[in-house]
Amino acid sequence: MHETPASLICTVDVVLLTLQEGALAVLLQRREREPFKAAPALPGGYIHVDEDAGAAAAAVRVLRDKTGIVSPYLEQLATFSGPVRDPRGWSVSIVYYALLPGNALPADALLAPVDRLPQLPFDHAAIVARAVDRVRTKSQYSSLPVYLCGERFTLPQLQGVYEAVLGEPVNKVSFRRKVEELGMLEPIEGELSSGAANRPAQLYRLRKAFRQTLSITGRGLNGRS
Amino acid sequence: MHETPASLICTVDVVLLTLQEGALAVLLQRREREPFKAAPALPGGYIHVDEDAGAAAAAVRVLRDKTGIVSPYLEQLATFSGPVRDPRGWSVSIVYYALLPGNALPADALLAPVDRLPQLPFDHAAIVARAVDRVRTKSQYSSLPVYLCGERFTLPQLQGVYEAVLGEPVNKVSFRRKVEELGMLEPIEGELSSGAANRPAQLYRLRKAFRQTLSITGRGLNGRS
DNA sequence: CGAATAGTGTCTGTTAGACATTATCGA
DNA sequence: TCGATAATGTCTAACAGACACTATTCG
Repeated sequence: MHETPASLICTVDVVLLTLQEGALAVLLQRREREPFKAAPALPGGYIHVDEDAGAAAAAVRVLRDKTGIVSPYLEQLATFSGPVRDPRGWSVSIVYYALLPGNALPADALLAPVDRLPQLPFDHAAIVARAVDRVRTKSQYSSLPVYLCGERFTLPQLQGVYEAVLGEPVNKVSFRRKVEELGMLEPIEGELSSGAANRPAQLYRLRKAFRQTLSITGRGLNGRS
Repeated sequence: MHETPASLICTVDVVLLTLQEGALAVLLQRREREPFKAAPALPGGYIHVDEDAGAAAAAVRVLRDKTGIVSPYLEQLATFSGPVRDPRGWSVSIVYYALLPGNALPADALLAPVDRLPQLPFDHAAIVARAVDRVRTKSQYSSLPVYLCGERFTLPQLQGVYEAVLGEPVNKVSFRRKVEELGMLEPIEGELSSGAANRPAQLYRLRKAFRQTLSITGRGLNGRS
């Protein structure tokens, strides 16, 4: 019937999540142009058909050019679309999400805790909510949260990250059993004393084979629904 | 920097999966126009910015107009994009997947078993693979496969559907425990004798509250990876 | 030594799967 | 009665969570 490719707006947006003071936070950026110029929003931009090899590549480029960040973990979240989400008209936004340790961000980065977001333009609030939901769900049965840690970390630190993401305490013994069985971490010889008045914790790092992958556990870390 | 909305092709494709002779099969359709005219492919089409309320609505419309089918379950799978997947140029395809019982399809529907697909145009083979993977994964811990059954079905039938989707046998006792605990089915008073020379099985149907939702189990049906 | 946190051993309740038993149909 | 499949009871092994105990640091 129709053949009109029709004019619609197609963009890529990135939800970059990190931990700030023990809570998930999202990277925002003041918009450089209309609509909603100067308002804080998710970093995003048009696909460049002359240089992007795909939407994922466009997301990498947008994040790099707008914030200077290159994230080791980037995954497609979903595509949001419709006639009303953008005042310019019918629009499509292919959304990716990324995870980074808090200290990997520039000091002047604009971060907002995900449960106390400012007013966001477009449907960006809904997009952030979906990203958070995805990360929480996926963290229940995978090693996803390691991307929120730095290169080297202790098991108590990692457990804290899981607890921050899941929003509930995690059983220490079960947690360590799972980590052991996933086999994705290797101990480093140096330890972490940090001067604390207690027994120092063993430092670990991701095994090379798990740098770009996730490790999946059959039953989940905690028996949540 | 750039401001070019750039010309790209934006379409919606639908992976409709069903069971045929105890195996997952995908609905294909001969393409009505170039490129790949007359080749079997996933049903798809352009978004109509003047009538579609979103990509999901476009998927519903495409499926209805091209095949007459209205599926009770339709979910976004992912968005595929890039410069080479469509000979017409840089393209974006927002892909949805649907599930239907085999007998709900018109008799002349073109079905192909997912593990013996014909040559498909574009990246449709990869898209089907992703859809199958999603359905299998999601079936491990949810009630998704009920959408592959008709209105009324017995527990042995439903178990058979799970086994067909997962590709492995399912423990009968555990299966029935899970179904019970999910609480999404209700027995119908009539039974199914079907004239077989054995004890008839109880017929069940989905409870109203679960018509549009999935029921999620914490640990999965079988302790797969 | 005492406080504090890391790391481990062990017990217990829950859950999944195997197996056996009973139930109910047609022939 | 027999064959076949539905439905259920029960035992066991695996696993998660709770708790307690040991280890190691600083002050």
